[in-house]
Amino acid sequence: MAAPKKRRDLREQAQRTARQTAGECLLFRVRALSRTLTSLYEEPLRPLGLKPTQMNVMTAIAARGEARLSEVADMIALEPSSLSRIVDVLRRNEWVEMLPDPADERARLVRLTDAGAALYNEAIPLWRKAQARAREALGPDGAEAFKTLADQSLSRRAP
Amino acid sequence: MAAPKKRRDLREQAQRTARQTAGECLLFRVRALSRTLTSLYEEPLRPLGLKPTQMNVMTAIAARGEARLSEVADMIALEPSSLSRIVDVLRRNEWVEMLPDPADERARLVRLTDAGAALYNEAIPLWRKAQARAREALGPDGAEAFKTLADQSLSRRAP
DNA sequence: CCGATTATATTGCATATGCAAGTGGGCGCA
DNA sequence: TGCGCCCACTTGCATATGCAATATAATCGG
Repeated sequence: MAAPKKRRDLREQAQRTARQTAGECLLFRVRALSRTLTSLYEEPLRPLGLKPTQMNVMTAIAARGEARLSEVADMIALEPSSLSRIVDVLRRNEWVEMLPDPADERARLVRLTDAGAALYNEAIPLWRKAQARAREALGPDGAEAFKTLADQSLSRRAP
Repeated sequence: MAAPKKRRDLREQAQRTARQTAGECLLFRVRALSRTLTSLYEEPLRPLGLKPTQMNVMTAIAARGEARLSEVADMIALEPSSLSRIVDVLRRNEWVEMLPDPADERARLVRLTDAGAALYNEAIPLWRKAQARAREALGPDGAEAFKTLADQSLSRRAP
């Protein structure tokens, strides 16, 4: 084949496979959904200055009362390095505080401050609004189906 | 109630609602799933120096052959500002190029370069591996269910 | 008890993402 | 025609995210 023809084939093949890929890719779908749902949750929380990601981290911390960073990272399937930065922001806002772990000097325990707990309680009703909108966006059946499959997939991960 | 008691109540309530929220939040689930699936796709693509997000953008561009940035942004539910930076990276790598849109001087058309098309074709078999692993991670039924609900939710978005 | 290995967290670097603001080109209507 | 408004992008700023490398502490074998 001559070079000009090869070049055209390359592009034509890319176009064909791209159309197929676009119609199937699971990653594209989960990322796109993540973006659209994120904005649903961001909006009601904005007045509090609290981002959904931060709220997710606070949820994990609050659920335990007090926890190691590594525990929190495991709970929410987040790399420790990412968690580290998010907790930085939460600390700057004085919504969480860190204590030494008496059992291990490498580790640090995090917990909500009083201000953090108060903020969290304020955030809950706003979260409920967002959650309701997300349920609508997925359709009631879709939301339940999604929750089930996500929980299965996330719990199967790790060992 | 005395102040000390109020403080304890605050934290107790936060803990109770946090446990409930952790068990229900759809956003947490979609973001966690997005993170775990992203790493599944990142690994096989790494040797090419291509990130999954970039591949998603190239897929949208390649599927059209040539498209306005705003069209691409709509196709993949991405803010124009975000797309702008991703396309910057693709241009630095000379995987895509921009042309003026003869119909509108504000707009710009993007398309794959020859190198970009070649890379894209190389990426496809690696993407298939990743897609297969993602399907496994979600379970075969889960993967289909997810695809269906994501497509519905994403198409219902916009008007 | 020491040295090698492992575990916990942080930091440097690069990309991903969105909002707000800015730039400049179309477009309708008086 | 020209002014005001809308549209397509880009940029500044801040957060989100992960990998690789680092510092420090625990732990396990010998």
